[in-house]
Amino acid sequence: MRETDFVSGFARGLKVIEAFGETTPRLAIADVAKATGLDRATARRCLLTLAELGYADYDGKFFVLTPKILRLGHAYLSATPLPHIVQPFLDKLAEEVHQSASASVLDGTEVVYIARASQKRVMSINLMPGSRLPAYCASMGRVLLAAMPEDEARALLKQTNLRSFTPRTLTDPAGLMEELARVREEGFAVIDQELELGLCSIAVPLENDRGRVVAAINIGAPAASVPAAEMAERYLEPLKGVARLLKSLLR
Amino acid sequence: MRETDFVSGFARGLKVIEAFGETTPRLAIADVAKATGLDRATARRCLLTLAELGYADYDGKFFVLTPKILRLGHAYLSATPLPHIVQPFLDKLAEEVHQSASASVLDGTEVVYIARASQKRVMSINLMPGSRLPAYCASMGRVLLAAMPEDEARALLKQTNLRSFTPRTLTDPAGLMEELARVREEGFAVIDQELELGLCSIAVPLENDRGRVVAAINIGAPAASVPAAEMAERYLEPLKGVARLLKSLLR
DNA sequence: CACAATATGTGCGATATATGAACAAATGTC
DNA sequence: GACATTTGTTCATATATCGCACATATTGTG
Repeated sequence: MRETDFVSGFARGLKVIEAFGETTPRLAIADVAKATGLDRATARRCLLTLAELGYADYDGKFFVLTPKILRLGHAYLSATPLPHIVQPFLDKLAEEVHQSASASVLDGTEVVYIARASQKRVMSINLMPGSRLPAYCASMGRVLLAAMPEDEARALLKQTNLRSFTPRTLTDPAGLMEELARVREEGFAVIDQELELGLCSIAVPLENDRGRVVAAINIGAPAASVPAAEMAERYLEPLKGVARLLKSLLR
Repeated sequence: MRETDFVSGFARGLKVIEAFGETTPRLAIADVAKATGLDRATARRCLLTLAELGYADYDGKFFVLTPKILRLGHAYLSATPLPHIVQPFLDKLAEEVHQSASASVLDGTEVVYIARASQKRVMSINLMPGSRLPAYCASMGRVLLAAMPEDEARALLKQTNLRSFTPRTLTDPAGLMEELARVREEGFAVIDQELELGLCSIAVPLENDRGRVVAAINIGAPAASVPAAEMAERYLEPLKGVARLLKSLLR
């Protein structure tokens, strides 16, 4: 790609949108400049553009994103067949096993939820399509990492901030690579309270009709009612069943 | 705002993202140019920029959005307190009444789902945060339209493409305004299969601590098991209860 | 209340981008 | 397989944006 095929104003604007996050819902011009590394004047122009287009509100001091921004992410969710195809299967699965079921794909070092059927909530955080979790300590993340070439997985782990969410979180790269090998071998991953105490989950890969892994699906359950040791016994077959059914539907 | 405070390259890029939709997941350069009204050269530059940044994939012919795009919408969902505050209440509500419960806000002529707790599915379409429905024929839409000044509501209806989704869809502007008056009076809206045959829903407004309507919540149920006439009887109090609890939590 | 510190607004030269036409390549049609 | 049509790419140039430096406004503090 030639240099002139890149619209840096657009790239800068996207950076500005991403500056808004959980802990930073209201941002002043200088905040955005700091967060994005853009010049203040540039950040200001981008923010005013967002406001002008209705993607943000501006009270003269702070900018806040408006729901119009959701049109952008929704462009993906509604344009991509995967979420639509998977959702009804998740619904049925969740109802059968009386636990939440989700589907996700990888974006960099994170898994991104693309569909979800939730039963009563066990996690403290609220997951929905678009939500992100670090791949290394999520069951679907393990499955997706295991599906890629070893050196790529290793490279991704290297970029990841491997922190301990609970005392059980596996953060050692070598240990993680071993675990990935096991997941690749056995065809599923179980997470025992590595992300949040009291929460277990099990995931399997979703292959398309040509055998390529395109996503992962999982079931989450409270550790109190379903010990990690029982996860596979109870939920592996239902998950595998859904994966089998979906294989011919995905490309 | 001065003219130079507008980054048109950014605005053009956002238009390009929105060109992707349910029926158009894969777009060639010329498609995007047509959909956005941009010059082909400009559309190409925006698309290549998206690809370069990892927001889109390009196979030399077609562009497809990647899950990275979800970061943008997620910036809103995670940055805005409302979805987080409301979600646990919806979860509890949905479990209590054994029906799906949702929250939404208005964006132009559409309601945008910002949180949802789904029980077994009754609708043919799959709703999730970010999903959109025309306001005029959705229960939450009626409530939100009723909350605004009459002439603004009338203006919005004028901009809306008032089509009949089912034989029961109310599409007459005068009739709709009357209905809005009724909703304003009674404090809730019931939709009887106007959007989809077999589906009823009831919605109430969500006020913040200063009495401003900031969102709406609803419950949807299959018409077969819950006739429209019973919707209010069964679900109005639970909805009102949630609205009361949330009032002091919202600003 | 005055001063410092921080944040926002603005004009301008240098630089980057959009435009539309012209060309090349691919695709569809008969 | 030749023609018509659509699509993608390139280029020169007119135009718009960037980032800097300075001006102004707001906020916090002793």
